[in-house]
Amino acid sequence: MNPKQPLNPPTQQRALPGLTEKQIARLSVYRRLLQELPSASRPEIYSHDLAEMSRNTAAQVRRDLMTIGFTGSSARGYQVEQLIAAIGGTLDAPEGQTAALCGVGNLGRALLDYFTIWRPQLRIVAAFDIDPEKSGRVIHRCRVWPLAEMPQVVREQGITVGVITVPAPSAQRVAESMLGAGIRGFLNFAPTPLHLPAHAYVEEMDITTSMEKVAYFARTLAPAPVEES
Amino acid sequence: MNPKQPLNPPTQQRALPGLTEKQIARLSVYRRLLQELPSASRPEIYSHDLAEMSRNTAAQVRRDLMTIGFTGSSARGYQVEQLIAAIGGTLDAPEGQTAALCGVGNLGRALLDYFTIWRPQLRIVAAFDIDPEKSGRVIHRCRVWPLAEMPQVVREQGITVGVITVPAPSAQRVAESMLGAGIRGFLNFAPTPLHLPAHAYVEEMDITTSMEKVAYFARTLAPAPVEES
DNA sequence: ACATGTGAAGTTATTCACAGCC
DNA sequence: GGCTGTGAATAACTTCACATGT
Repeated sequence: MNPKQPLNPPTQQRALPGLTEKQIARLSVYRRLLQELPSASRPEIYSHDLAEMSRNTAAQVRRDLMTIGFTGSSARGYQVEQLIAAIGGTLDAPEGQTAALCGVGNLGRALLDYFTIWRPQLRIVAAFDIDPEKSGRVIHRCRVWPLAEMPQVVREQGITVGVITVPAPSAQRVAESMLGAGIRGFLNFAPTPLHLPAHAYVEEMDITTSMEKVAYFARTLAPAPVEES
Repeated sequence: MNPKQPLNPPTQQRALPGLTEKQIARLSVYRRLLQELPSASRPEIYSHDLAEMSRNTAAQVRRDLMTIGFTGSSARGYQVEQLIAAIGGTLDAPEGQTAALCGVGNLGRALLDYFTIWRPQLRIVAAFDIDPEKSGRVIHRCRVWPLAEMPQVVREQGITVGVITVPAPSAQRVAESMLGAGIRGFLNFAPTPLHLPAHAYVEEMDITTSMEKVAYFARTLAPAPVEES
């Protein structure tokens, strides 16, 4: 629902025809899987292999690669190294991109840890918390600042991505403040939808809802086929 | 990709026509928003209000409620209390449902905390970790067991939902073991897709991919309209 | 007047299936 | 023979728009 528009708006100078959320998500997964391939393995890969690894169909993989203009060779598949680079060409900002995290509670700390070892193209470079006890400290290599200083730090460092791990009642306020400081994309872990203008992008990471989905389908899905030999 | 089938398979005796993943997700959000409504507010709500709160359209909300057979009254909207109950009738297991978490690292602990105060219909009742240091302890009200005892505990307690927060290389193995013990639905935080048979449901919570999506759209989305007065 | 319920239309996403190539 | 690239077909999802109800 967020990008209600075709999501290929007048995208400044960027060439690629606006990819959709799902395409970007799949490309991200493809890249990660390719990077984890044992270096001893074949330098090419088939669409159906990548499909199986990513729980997709081969046709879907081929179409995704088509949309980023990457082309393989008949009967030999796709060059892994080149494909990784091509996906990077789409996903990564050439200049690099930095993120800020607001809310250094349990979840915030866990995420800082999660992202410590991270590709240089996209790093969390600052964390913020309203609790003065927490600021000044360095958690998982990331310095924690008082929330009040967030706007300056974000502006000075040109941070464009925000991770929200504050309690639900503060989420909207914090997000608006981050937006005002120049942040354009939000990863929201607070269990409440953010209301931001259309020129901001919000990805809801709604753990509660995901848990309820899993519970529902755990009950509802067809049971295992009875195995009679 | 997961439910490739229409997702309304021969669902045992359950009556509701198999709802889709998206519908379930939205219903979960609706319920949460309704529950958070100040008790002083009007006892009815309009589709367009719920739509605005959940970042949806009014038509979408009405259609979702239609699919669970809930009906409002013209010109007055939907009864909030009844609607909460109706969504519960779809989402909640009447008998209740329990979950197990594997991998008591930073993220696992944060999630245990997140779910501590939780509706009785769906609780994490046991955590498991391979590190013997961690077992026996109680973290956020939840007892931690050695991973080796997971199958017995899961079977004895009839746990059907699994949360996976182990490192990526162990995720597949742990998931298979949980499946063998009777778990049917998985919430996977490990950054690698799980390969499980069709009678299991897997929800991937791919934080890395979400972060890359946000970064991409933060760059790509149309900029704020220039404000000239 | 204004809201719901819903068939029909529209849009987006996925899969099919096959021509062309190694 | 087996794989890629892709138009065409299909399926899934969302929105429109209006009859109906209060």
